[in-house]
Amino acid sequence: MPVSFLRAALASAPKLPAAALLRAHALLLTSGLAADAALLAHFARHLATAHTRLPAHADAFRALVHLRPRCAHPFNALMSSFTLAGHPSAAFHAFARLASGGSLVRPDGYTLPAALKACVRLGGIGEGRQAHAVAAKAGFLGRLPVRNALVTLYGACGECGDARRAFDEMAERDVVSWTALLSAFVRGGRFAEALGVFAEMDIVPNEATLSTVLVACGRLGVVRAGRAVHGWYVKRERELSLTVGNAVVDMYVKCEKLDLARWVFDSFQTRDIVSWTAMISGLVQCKRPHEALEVFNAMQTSGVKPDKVLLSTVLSACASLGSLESGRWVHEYVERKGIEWDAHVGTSVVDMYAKCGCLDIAVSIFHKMPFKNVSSWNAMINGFALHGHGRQAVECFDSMIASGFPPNEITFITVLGGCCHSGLVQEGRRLFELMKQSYKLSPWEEHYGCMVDLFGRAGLIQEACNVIKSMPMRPSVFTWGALLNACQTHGLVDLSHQILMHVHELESSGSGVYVLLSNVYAVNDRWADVRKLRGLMSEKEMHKEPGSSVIEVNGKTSEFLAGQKNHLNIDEIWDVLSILMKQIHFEGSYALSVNWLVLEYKEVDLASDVNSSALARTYIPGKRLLTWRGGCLIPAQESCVSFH
DNA sequence: TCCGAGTATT
Repeated sequence: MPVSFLRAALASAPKLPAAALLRAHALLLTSGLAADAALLAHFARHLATAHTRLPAHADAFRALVHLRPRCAHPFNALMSSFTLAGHPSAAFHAFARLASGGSLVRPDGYTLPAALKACVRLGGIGEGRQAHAVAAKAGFLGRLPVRNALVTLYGACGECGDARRAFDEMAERDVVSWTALLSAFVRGGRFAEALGVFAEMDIVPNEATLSTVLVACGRLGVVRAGRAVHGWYVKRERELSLTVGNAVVDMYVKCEKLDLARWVFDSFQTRDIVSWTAMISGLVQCKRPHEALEVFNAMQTSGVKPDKVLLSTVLSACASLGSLESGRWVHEYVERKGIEWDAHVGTSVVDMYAKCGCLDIAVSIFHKMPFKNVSSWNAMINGFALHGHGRQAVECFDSMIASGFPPNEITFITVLGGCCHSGLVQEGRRLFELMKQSYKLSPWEEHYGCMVDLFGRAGLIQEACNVIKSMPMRPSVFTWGALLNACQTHGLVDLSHQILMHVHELESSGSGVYVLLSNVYAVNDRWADVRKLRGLMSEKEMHKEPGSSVIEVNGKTSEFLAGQKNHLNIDEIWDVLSILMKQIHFEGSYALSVNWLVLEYKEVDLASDVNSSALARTYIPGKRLLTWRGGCLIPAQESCVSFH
């Protein structure tokens, strides 16, 4: 291999085969070229990316030591390349060897930022503190990039206090320092303090700073502040850069100002995958999944290719629509394009199938998922709960614990919801105690609401009241509503009056509790009181939001308001609904309403299909077979059931 | 191209 060729290959080839790397090593040893630090740095980059196994990483370090570099430059390149290639532990290992004299050269000003970045990727605060100590001892704390990397390190490890301290100790600060501190507070969820940092800034923010502060505005829901940032930037730059523009769209989305988000989104000259994801997820979050799918279709026309993040978002749109057809299409797309099945994508697929009524498919995909996280388990438990399989929800929870996944607050909301819908009072009680005692989780309002609902449905009114009394926070209308629901079931007029006294104190309580109370009166034949209450509601200008259901017929979804009867397939829909209601009655289930329904017609040979599940299939004259699934898609505190 | 900060997901 001629020397000139070696130089060119190391500098420009994206990846060298192992044999070429060996020959390059030999040539570097014998030719005297090893004195060229920049060339060795290129060689180090190839060494770092050539192997994915850890022992080989140590070999890479040794190979470089063997060439006796005269400065730290090649080692710095090795470390950065390791981190970039996803091997931060190899990078830290190389740093540790270098810092303890494993080579003839000492770390230089570039070494510490590379080491600290590796620690950030590792998420290792211990390693980070070691690197900090080395930086202090070796006298690198005077360098701005080292100080900035320290602020980033502590922020990334969730140590906001240390990040602030590292920032305060700086003799000089630039825009990177400020952005790193801002980002530390944002990552730590301390959004108000992040805005405080932004207000404190005494230099001009740049795109990175603005993108970060916009996240804080969005998470706080302070649209005035977000708008001010947006306005300031537009005034200054005339036009939004794509990155800041995307952050602006997301800020408006998080503030639930979808019109503004849409307006900014529509004004973009070009849109990347982040723009589309921000817009589509905004529509999903604001309960407009129909439009979310429309925007997704527009994206496909525009030629931007969906990635796994976007597909997860689209799957959640399909899930909240109950649109099995679209969900299945996205699932097939993921398979067809070989999209990586990370925990996010897998969870979204499982959640979609569960919410579209295909619990069996959800279960089988869940078992096949290569990567699971807490959310994956939560989605599966929620699937069982949603379908009224409380016992299986609890079993799934137990397997989760057995698999070594610590449950979080959401886990307990879903599993307690499962207990609620299946009347598993003892289990619910046990899990609620487990959550507090073993997992040291403080129950949210939702958990107390679940317990009130659980006891209330079972007729344990006193226990339900005790839960409310024990709550450290003020019960919301939902919790009172759960108790009112129990009053309705058990005809407790006096208690419902007392409840209403509490609810009156709550501002903007909505119409739900009034409707519940009027139902309590109705059950007790107190029609005068029903009228009085309705009068009170109209006096307060309250309107009951009409209940709506989603029905999918051969892939096309339609939304129905309560009582609406104009649909092409209305007769078949009513047939299926009446079967469902009979089934609900038969099973003595807690559920009282059907919120979604999927109908599929298939041309079949009736003779060969007579043995299929009779309940889930209805024969329609004209040799068409109607298959259906139905259930409720309402929050866990409400009743839920589903059938196949 | 040996160093430090930023936007979208369940």
